Amino acid sequence: MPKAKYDDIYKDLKAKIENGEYEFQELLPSENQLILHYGCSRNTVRRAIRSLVTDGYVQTMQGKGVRNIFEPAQQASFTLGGIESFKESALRNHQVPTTKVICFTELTADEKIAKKTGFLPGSQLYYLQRLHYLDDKALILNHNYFLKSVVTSLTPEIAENSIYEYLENTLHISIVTSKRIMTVEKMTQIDEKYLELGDYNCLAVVSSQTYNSDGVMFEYTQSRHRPDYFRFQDNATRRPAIH
Amino acid sequence: MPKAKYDDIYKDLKAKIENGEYEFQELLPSENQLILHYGCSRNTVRRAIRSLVTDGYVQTMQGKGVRNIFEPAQQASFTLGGIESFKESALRNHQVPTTKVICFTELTADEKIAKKTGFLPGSQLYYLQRLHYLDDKALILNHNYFLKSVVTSLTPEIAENSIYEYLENTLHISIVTSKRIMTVEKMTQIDEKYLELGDYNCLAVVSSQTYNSDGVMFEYTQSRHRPDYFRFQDNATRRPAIH
DNA sequence: GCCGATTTGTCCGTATGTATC
DNA sequence: CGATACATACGGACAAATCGG
Repeated sequence: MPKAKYDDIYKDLKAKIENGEYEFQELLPSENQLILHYGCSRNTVRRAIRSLVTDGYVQTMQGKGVRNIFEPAQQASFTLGGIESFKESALRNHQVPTTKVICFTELTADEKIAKKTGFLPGSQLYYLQRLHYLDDKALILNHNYFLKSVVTSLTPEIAENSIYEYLENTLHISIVTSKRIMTVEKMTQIDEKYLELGDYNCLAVVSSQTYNSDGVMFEYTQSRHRPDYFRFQDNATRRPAIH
Repeated sequence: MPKAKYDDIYKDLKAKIENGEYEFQELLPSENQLILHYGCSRNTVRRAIRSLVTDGYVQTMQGKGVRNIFEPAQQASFTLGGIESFKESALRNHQVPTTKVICFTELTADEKIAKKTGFLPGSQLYYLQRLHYLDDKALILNHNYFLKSVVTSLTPEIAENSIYEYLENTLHISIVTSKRIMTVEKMTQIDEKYLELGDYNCLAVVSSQTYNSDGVMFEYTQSRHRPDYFRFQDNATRRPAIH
């Protein structure tokens, strides 16, 4: 869909950085040079660079230039900067993902569920428990709640594959925003049963609420991760000031 | 410091949202209205809105408008979207922060430390262990490594207050980029000694590398958090596509 | 279904400010 | 000091999505 020019430039620069065309700590070509190279306006170049900054690939310095701070080693595992499905993450890391559906039901949100998930009481929901494997190791236990009025006719078969593919390609739901909260929680009996936790008595929990383009929250998911395989990466830039 | 116009507009809109001047799910004034209201160009308004989007405050929808998706309850605790010091986080949540310095030494990075921190072997470093309290509860155990060639003349007194204040106000080091990795690790004897972990046998660990405006990594910090008080929030927007 | 008004998204060109060297 | 670099700000143009008549 997006044949945006700034996105092409972003992807091109990103690939060049990943392929090592710029040394670590080396300056990228200046904005003016990039303008000539890509034949576009300054705004468009700057927009591409901005995306690289939020990816943690480069650092801009007024008066100096744009420095490459990408280190291949650090990018190896799950990078949760954007919204990415389990399958997408796995494929990016060249691992074989499989999914097993443990539980597939429909339910109506009561007070307790409503408070936990953020759905209104009385909402008609799908509730799924899914186990995600990477190279045959059970790593993640997912509790998914989907709003039936948006995510129509979900089936266990779809759930075994990628639900996100179904949402985007079949239902044409565009996922816009997602709020995520990471915590550490004690293990439950269900966790213990399905995940090999070894000596750990707790796990990494990522709770997320996902909104579609109508501003409707249609998904609440709690992902419970085996701690020894969990890694959440994030690049921050300091905002003007808080004071 | 930034007396940028877009930042003023950003702060003004942010405050209005936090104060409830717009209902949850309500549309903000259109870009044209905001242009008239603030007396600026469209780009400037759009830039302010962009910041609100990355904060997870609003959601933009082409052809419709900009929707407020801010919910007060969710913003209560640590929001680790930007680079924020412990003191800043605490004050924002109206809590009383105190810091105790457990260990303050200087050392030279050997192979092991170099690999762990990302500093070059042979680097002269300050190494600190600090315990952070919130309302008299010990919540975070920090292991800080600072590059002596950048962070000159650090003292235990400074370390008891805010090191970031010292860096920015006294040394005039501008902090630009920070890479963070969140994991869950088993507790160590030191953790057990200083943090009340109760039944938990592991904790939330945030490792971060911080760069100054010269592109020099001058800080490596490992923050070990008591799990029951740890919460890491993050707002994601789906990028064009990966396919 | 079409059309026009509104709203956000993309892109361009230019000017000025500020930091670095 | 001048040249170069990124940062901010303005203005205008057209595209794409939405909504109402």
